[in-house]
Amino acid sequence: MAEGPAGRVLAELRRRIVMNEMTPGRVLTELAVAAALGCSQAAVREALLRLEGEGLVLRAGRQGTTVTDLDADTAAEMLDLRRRIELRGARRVVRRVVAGDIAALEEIQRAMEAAAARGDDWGVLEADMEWHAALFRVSGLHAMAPILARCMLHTHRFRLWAPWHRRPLAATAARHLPILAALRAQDAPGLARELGGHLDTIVERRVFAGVARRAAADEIRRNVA
Amino acid sequence: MAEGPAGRVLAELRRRIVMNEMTPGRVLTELAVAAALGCSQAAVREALLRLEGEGLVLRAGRQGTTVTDLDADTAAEMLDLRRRIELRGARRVVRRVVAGDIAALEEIQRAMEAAAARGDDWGVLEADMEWHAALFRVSGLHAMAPILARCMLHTHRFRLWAPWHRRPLAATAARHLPILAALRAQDAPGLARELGGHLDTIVERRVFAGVARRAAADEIRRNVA
DNA sequence: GATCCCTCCGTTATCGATAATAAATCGAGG
DNA sequence: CCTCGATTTATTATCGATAACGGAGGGATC
Repeated sequence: MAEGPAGRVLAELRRRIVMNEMTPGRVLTELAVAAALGCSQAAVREALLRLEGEGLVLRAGRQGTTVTDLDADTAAEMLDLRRRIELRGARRVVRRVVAGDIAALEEIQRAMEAAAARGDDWGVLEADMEWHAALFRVSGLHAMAPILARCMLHTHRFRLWAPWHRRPLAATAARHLPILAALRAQDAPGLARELGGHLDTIVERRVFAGVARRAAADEIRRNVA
Repeated sequence: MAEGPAGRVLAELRRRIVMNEMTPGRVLTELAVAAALGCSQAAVREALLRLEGEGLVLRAGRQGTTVTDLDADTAAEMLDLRRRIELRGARRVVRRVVAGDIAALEEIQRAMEAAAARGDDWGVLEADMEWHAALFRVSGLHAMAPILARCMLHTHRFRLWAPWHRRPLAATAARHLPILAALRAQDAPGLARELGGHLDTIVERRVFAGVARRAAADEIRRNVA
């Protein structure tokens, strides 16, 4: 690690936003963040530029930088997109996978379990995203990886935003094992089945419905008032 | 316009990369670009950071920034992704479109035709992407717009990379008209049909096959040598 | 009383200089 | 002649200062 100021700021802000410690609409001024995290404006600037590229903040020129909004419709689309990207990637993965790839996945898997063991939610999440990224990398579709990363960030952010949807950490880590098994066997239909099932458990459909219902209720309340 | 140095540099580099004036693997050093375009390193830095967010360059820390590679497989995936995003967006668009949206699209359409009339390839391309972005914006899925933008950039870049695939400019502009007509009529199936057909004409399937064949031939030649 | 303009203030945007780092080069030793 | 290590060099990363910009608020005018 030891990524230098810019990397630290990026990681820290990303964590806070995805973990919903910073709520949508929150305004971030470059100098304030620089003071808070002990670095120069330039480092914060770079971090914010990258966060904008990930869709977590919106930079409005000289009117400041705000944390982006969340809504169930977009989250549902993001998850669908993610499904599609990963499942299509998986078809290529089984044809290209080599032993080293599987070893790398097992390594990340161990890191994920370690994070789960010490109750480090964010650590689990980071490892999970890295795991999926590593799996997808095998497909060779490098230019699509950042899109997948973006979808993952947003689906997780939404998942954590719906607080009644939290799941035990260890269970999350265990869900990768059948996928790895199918990969080792180069079993394409099995991989697709396991991966698809896994993705379905990230955010269940009823959660989208629940959030949509809530949003509608809020809307009505606002119109009455 | 008058976007300041950073915006100018961004637009210029983006144009050169998408138009394939800068080929994959080309190395861009911040100070060299700054000198060439007459601005400071910081402005170039910001532009390169954004270009990385668009997937057009790859920043490798202190080893320089290189223009990303192109391959037919990824381009095909990108186009498929684009299709999917736009078609799903279109279903929402018909339910939400208002007169102002159509007026905005017509405005962009005019700009596109003007660019075509003066033989400004890049102008046509920019207007085309803006048109599709404006159409998609009506869907309200704001967080997905940058992903769509990215897919558009890459599909066009690939299209221009396959030189035998150039099409007359005016024809490109005209292809939006039936889509607009369906939109005005709030005809969902018609919109999907026209939009889908339009997207199919961007890069035809045989082009992907042609590029793949070429790449394979190159590979063989390289192995022989 | 409302409207317009103008100044002030907070914020980003830009710059030039410096520090840090990795690749390339050159030289010495085996 | 090859290999390893020190040195040079090219490049990014970071910083602090300043310029440019947009909005908010106060004051004058109709």
